[in-house]
Amino acid sequence: AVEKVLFVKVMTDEQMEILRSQIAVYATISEQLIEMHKIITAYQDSLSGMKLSGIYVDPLMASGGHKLTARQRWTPTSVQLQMLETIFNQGNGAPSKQKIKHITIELSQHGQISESNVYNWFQNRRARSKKMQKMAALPSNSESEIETDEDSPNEKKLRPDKNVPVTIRSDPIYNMQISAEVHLLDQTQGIYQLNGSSKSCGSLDQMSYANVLSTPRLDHLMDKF
Amino acid sequence: AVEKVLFVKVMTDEQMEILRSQIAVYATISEQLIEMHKIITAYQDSLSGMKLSGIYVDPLMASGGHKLTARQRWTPTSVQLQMLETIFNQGNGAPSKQKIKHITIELSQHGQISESNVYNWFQNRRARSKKMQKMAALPSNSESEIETDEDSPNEKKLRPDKNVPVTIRSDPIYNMQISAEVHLLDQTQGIYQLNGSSKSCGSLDQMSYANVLSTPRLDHLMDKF
DNA sequence: GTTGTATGAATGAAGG
DNA sequence: CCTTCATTCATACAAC
Repeated sequence: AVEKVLFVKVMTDEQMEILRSQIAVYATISEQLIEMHKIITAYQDSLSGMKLSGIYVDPLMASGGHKLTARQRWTPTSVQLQMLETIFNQGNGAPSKQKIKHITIELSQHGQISESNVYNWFQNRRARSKKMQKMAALPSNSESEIETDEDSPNEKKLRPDKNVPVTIRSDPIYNMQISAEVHLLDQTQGIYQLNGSSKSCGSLDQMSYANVLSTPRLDHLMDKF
Repeated sequence: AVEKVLFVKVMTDEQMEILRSQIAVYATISEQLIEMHKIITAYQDSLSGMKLSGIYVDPLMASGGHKLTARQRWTPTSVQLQMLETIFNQGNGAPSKQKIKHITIELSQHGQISESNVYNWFQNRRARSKKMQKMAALPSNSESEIETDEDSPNEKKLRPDKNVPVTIRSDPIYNMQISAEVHLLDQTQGIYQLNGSSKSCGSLDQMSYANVLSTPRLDHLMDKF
């Protein structure tokens, strides 16, 4: 056993603890991702009328989540939405006609879309942005007679009035620049630098969600690296 | 140096390599989760008029806590509903902004409410009214107006995704219950830094991100290490 | 706790 | 731009 020591790396308990924590976080996040993916795809599958019954359909429909039941309204795919948001956040106001055309072409790589869709989207997005800003400015708070979920005496659980105490999420910032970049840990660095150093490996587009998520057990993904 | 060995854990190079790979996988997946979350929230999260009072949201959400509520939905109290119906039946169509403001103030005497709630209510009420009328007009005609998405030559028709070759769809299934509980990750502070180096992300990033993660049991995942 | 349904809210599109 | 409407999405709640 003594010889073996020569060929191994060592960690202090503290380092080990840090590592464990980090891994736990990753595990949690990853599980959550998988959950989300399941929920979303299940939902979208149902919308497209797919029977879930034992159909091992191409699991690669992940990236372009969307449905469209053959009715009218256009619905941006997640990729499209992301791109639109990115462009919007680039600051340039109303895109020119030329710009719109270009955007449309770009986005059509990721799903059905037309110029008017793009046009409308920007139009609506601008309006939304403005409204949000206004809302953020003045906290149009009406009544403030909420009772903390502190158990008030004699409070019956069956409220005749549907007056329920509520909490809202504080999500002031609506959206932000979205980066499609995926960072990977540099395989050559030590685990001690786990926390800070990551290296961009460029786009991992090929690795769609489906590819990543189709495995409940993350171990199965190991061979990708 | 010899003594030190007693206080550290050891790993073989192979184990180390496996660990590194696993972590790389987690990192990648986690990045994608964040990506996904951003897209989703950007998509659905918007100007919800839910500026309900009691923004009492503990950013830290003490230990046992979780339950940072997800989307909240206003529910009119019976009194409010009655008043709204009364106003609606008064005939005057879409209330002006001024009118809405006034109504809101009035109704806030009987419970939580915001202007957008009122606005939406009238909007939906009008739609419902119209639909009801239409329904009353032609009694339940066992209409064979089956909307089998017979492909109209009209290219306004939208397709799911050009990249998805064949997706056979039958009749769309309506309504699919999705419950995505929102919890807080409780131990991530200081450890989670995935976004730390991402230059293109807004400041609130991590916060909203944390809101979406839940902390399931990681034990079984931890066991691998 | 599952499923169904009513309805509040989000948003693409149209009209002005 | 702004407002309105149609459609879709999601949630509260009831019925089982």
